[in-house]
Amino acid sequence: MQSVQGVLDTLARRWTGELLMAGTEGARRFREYRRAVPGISDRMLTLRLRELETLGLLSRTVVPSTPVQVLYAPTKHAAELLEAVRPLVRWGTQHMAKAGAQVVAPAS
Amino acid sequence: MQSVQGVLDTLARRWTGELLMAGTEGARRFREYRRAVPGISDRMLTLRLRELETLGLLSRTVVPSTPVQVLYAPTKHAAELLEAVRPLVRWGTQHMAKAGAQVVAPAS
DNA sequence: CAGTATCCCCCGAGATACTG
DNA sequence: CAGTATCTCGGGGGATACTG
Repeated sequence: MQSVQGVLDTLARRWTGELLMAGTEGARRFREYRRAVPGISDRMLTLRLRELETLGLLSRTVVPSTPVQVLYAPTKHAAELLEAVRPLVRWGTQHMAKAGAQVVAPAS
Repeated sequence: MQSVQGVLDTLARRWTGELLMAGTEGARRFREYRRAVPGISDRMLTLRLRELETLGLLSRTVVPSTPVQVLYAPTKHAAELLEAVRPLVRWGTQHMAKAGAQVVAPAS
């Protein structure tokens, strides 16, 4: 169980899950992630993207155009992680709602 | 993804995973959990056990002997949750170590 | 045995302003 | 556009002492 604590800590932190999803759903640039995740601040976005990069879940590529572009892309690891999380998502969907777990209110 | 945030938040909090494991590994009474999870304080143990009970992951039974006994038992939900976490554990075992994720140092 | 009750501290995250 | 730099606040969790 200790071996997942790191993943868990990371995934559970605010914004991380949403960012990962945003990535798989087509977000690539900084502002695309920001648009995809309503409410996140530039600071948190930067922090999370860096963390995900460090964990090997996102790749970061700087395109030296003017203005500069930075492209983020989910790695294979991220895809595998998302797969690994699936059963947990199913479990959550089936059991947590009725247990009174607070589901984050949709923005819209 | 929002549907798992609750699970994730819970599982990621300190002690929770270890307590769940302790339960499946035979811990039943308050002090058995305390022994099984080195370093946890009475306060945190109480808090976590209550949370897990609220989430429907542990049942709590008071046996009115002298002194009183309180028995905790993982529910079916907990067993299902543990199953659902498996793939994630595998993913973590395979990928996190080398990513520099801090694995909690084993007590012994 | 199985908890409560306090007090305290640190860190995660928000707000705001600024920059190459 | 894609970030940094500060400041602040709240609450999660530790330490310690006490109790039915």
